[in-house]
Parts: sequence; C-alpha cells; structure tokens
Amino acid sequence: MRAKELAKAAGVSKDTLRYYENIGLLSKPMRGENDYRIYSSQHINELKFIKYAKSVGFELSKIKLAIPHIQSPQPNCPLLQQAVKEQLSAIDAKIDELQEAKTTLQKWITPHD
Amino acid sequence: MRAKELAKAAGVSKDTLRYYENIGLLSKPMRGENDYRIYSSQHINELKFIKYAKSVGFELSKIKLAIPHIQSPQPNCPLLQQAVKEQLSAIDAKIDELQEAKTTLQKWITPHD
DNA sequence: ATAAAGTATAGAGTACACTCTATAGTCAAG
DNA sequence: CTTGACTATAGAGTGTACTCTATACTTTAT
Repeated sequence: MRAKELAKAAGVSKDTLRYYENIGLLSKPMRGENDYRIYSSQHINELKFIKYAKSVGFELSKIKLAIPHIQSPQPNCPLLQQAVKEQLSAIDAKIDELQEAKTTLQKWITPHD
Repeated sequence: MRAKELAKAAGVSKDTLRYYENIGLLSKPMRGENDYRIYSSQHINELKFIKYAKSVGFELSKIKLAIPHIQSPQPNCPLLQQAVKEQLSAIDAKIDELQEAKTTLQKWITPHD
C-alpha cells in the first residue's frame, strides 16, 4: 500500500504520514526499488491507535511512548494500563473544572453580586 | 493598579497582559502621565472571564467575541445572557466529548476484541 | 511520447498562545 | 544621585501539530 492509499484509509494527509514518521511516531515502512514507501496493515493499526489516543487528549509525544506497548505480545501491559488510567484521571479533572465553570457562568446570568 | 499587581491578582504574566491587549482581548487601560497602564477592577473581571473560558477549552478568539457583552452597561443585557448561554451549551458539548473519550479509554483497558 | 498524477526530499510557513529579548524611559530607596 | 525595580515598545523565539513549497524523479493514462 502506498502513501495515498494509507492516508485515505487512515483519514490523514500524506504530509501527516511523513510528519509522524519523521518524529518516530509511525514506524518506517519498507521501500520499493523506486524508493516509494510500502505500507502494511501494521501502519493502519498504528494510525488507528494514534487517532484514538489523540481523540482522548494524548499528545503525540505521549502516544509515541505508548506505541511500543500496544505492539507488545501482551496487549494489556501495565505501562499502557497506567497511561490510560492517568488520562482517565485527567479527563475527570477536566470534567470537574467544566462543571465549576458552568456554575460560575450561571451566576453571571443570575446576578446577585 | 499597575501591570505587576494585576498580573499577580489574575495569575497571569505581565507579558500575557500585553499579549491579550494586543489581540484585543483585554480592553485597553488608561495611561498615566508616564505612559504606564492603569488597570481597574474591570480588567480583573475580564481576566476572570478569560480564565474560565480558557479552562473549558475555548480559543481566545471565541472569548474575544463574548467579552464585549460582559462589559455592557446593563449587566443583564440580552446579549450577555445569550453569549453566556452559548458558552454554557459549548461547555455541555465539551463535557459530552470528554465522556465519550472516557468510554473509549475504558474499553482499552477492558479488552474484549 | 507526452502529460498528468503520484512520490521523494528538505526546509519554510501556519496557527495558537504565549514567552523572551533588546532597548529605553521612570520611579522609590539608600 | 545612583542603583535597582518597574514599565514601555517592537519584534523574535518556543512548542505542538501539522501544512505547504520547491524541486525532482517515477508511474500511469492517452
């Protein structure tokens, strides 16, 4: 599979593929005789993981650290579990903040100060 | 009140005050004869609002749109009410997103695929 | 055979939200 | 009256995550 196809399948741009590869987030694909990249299903999986992780607020640098673990033989290694648990806590904290912000904003339109 | 005092009171840096003023987010303070900025309680209020809005993930450009309404002569003018209500809806949407992210993450550490 | 589409590279540019630098004027304390 | 803290300005730099440009080679379609 070449760049365009993978990009389409993963819903990212060709440039993003190269960017991810450059920062070591996406593993380097094999090259054909023409030097074109040849991607495999592994790259699709990596990109799926990246997408999910991004959608829940992980930075690319964090995701990079997690990638080796999702490829490990044991899918539920403790490191990944912990990273996920930390992110869950961060999300809970964020939700609490949002609830507080709501209260504040509601006071703004229900004046008594 | 001068820059340093406001910065401390609002928990931002002096540079941030100038940055906000430059992008039209913080209203321009009066100037003394020495050209120093003279901030009022209005600026504290603006910064409070900015902080809350930021904490819930709004971009400064969005916040900028809401600011004029919290400064209006009537504290409960319909424009303010509407701006705040829109912010509240946006916060609810944000909370929903975060809940979804939580669900996704929880699936990761409770595998069944 | 030629033009269009796809791929390669390094490096520059974008957007957001600051943060820092360099230079210079102002003010309070010793 | 000098030193140090505070303020002023424009503009450069930072970090994140792309996105685009310029140049050049390869493949595909007509």
